[in-house]
Amino acid sequence: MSFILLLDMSDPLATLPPSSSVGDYVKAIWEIAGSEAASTKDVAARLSVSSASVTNMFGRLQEMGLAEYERYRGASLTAAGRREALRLVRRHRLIETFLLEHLGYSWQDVHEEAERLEHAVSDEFTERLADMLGHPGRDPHGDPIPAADGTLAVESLKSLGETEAGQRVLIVKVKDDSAQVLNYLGERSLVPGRSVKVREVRALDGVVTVEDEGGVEHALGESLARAVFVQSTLEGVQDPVAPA
Amino acid sequence: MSFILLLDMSDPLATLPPSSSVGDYVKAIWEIAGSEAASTKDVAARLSVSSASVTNMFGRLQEMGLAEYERYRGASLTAAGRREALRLVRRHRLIETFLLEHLGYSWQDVHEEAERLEHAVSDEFTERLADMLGHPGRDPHGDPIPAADGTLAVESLKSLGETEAGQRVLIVKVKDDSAQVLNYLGERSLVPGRSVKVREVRALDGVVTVEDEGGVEHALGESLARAVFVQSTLEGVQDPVAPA
DNA sequence: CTTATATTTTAGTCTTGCCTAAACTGTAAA
DNA sequence: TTTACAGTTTAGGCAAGACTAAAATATAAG
Ligand SMILES: [Mn+2]
Ligand SMILES: [Mn+2]
Ligand SMILES: [Mn+2]
Ligand SMILES: [Mn+2]
Repeated sequence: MSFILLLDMSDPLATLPPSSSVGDYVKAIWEIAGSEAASTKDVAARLSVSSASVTNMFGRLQEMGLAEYERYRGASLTAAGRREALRLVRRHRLIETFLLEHLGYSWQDVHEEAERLEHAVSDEFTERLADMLGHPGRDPHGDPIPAADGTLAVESLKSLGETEAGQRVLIVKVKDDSAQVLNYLGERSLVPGRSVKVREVRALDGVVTVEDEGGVEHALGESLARAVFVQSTLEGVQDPVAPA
Repeated sequence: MSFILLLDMSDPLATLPPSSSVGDYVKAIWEIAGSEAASTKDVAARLSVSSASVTNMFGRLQEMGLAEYERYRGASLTAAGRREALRLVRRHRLIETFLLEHLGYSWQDVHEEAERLEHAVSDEFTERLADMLGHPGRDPHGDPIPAADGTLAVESLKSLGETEAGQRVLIVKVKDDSAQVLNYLGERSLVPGRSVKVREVRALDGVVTVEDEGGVEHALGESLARAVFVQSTLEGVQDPVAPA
């Protein structure tokens, strides 16, 4: 007696997890446009690939059911695509937190490493890591970490540029990819979890001057002030992580 | 005034790290044959790919300077190939150690996860991890971890099958890829770091009976006995890691 | 010395993911 | 309403890495 076992390995999508390329494209669309349509150009710029490559991938994402794509009109994520994006973002931010808290990385270096690792770890690994980290709510940059079920709280924070002199505020998030910017702010401990007092918000040139917990004053140019997001100290602290 | 910057990105080896495929092939050759030549068939079996794919990769490895390849005669690693293999093995074993000690994985599950992660982590990550782990000498299965400089101590251990009744020995290493085997031994705490007393080595069928630290006896069949490597309890303990 | 068999290689394809160059489209300004 | 141009798509290629089927080779057995 003999058997022939026929497995249909011809459908690469059904079971297999998306490749790292596919994942990065989906994540890029999510980061650029959320639920809206992301343009070919923007995705190309973010991923450092040619526009032609993006057009090609938009078509494939549609095949895979991860995005809807209309020629000349960009691609927007389907529910499945959003789910996949959030899964990667959760991994990415948990990994960043681990790198900073347990391996001694500085917060400007965690992103690059996480960008690769997010595609290599399993769901098992991710949840065990979350456990080990005590289920943090935010990553080192203050970005909220999506829950395991794909939930992500919407948040409306104001930037330092939108505050007024006299207010005491808590730094919640720093939104900037540049290592120089992160390094500058990190060295001065202007990081999530710290609170500062707003001394001056100068309309003329957008410079915001703040006084840190040690009484030291820092003058931040418009772009810097727009990258630092805060909340009133009165509101509850939403699990800030303290980078180096 | 303008400049045109010409980068020769046409040489993919010079700077770029080997792909995970290339890495796995190099590692397979090392694991199968060490410094000798590994056959097409053996590598194909270990990596679950066709022989034709292996022949193709052998040629590429030679192009890359990672292996020497002679038709019909298999491939052997060059110094560069050995270096690359050891680099991956170091990562793999450190990652396994981390998974077991810090994420609560069981020792039969660590291999699969490490097999993917070894290609995604940076040297930076690897050395920081080694630091965090306290520079362990062995992984959860008792395999020695290559040093950062590519050094790996040669070792000559005997298996349980080669011991004699009456000896008290320390389990140093368990050489078996099967999850069932690892699970069986793990549940009985017959793992690296534990010591046992050899009760009987039966020539007839190769069954070895040992008494563990709690006085419980275990009869191990020939294949199991050949998978468990030990050293005399009198010799120095070489940094054993204790799996679950 | 021949032959059978296991192993290996060759030949021909396929998919993924990237590229450049050329053609096309949508839209905002003239 | 035409036009210019930024943005997009198409066309054509390429490299990595896998596969199957067919041909070639080494070697062990007769
Ligand atoms: Mn990524
Ligand atoms: Mn982040
Ligand atoms: Mn691997
Ligand atoms: Mn191991």
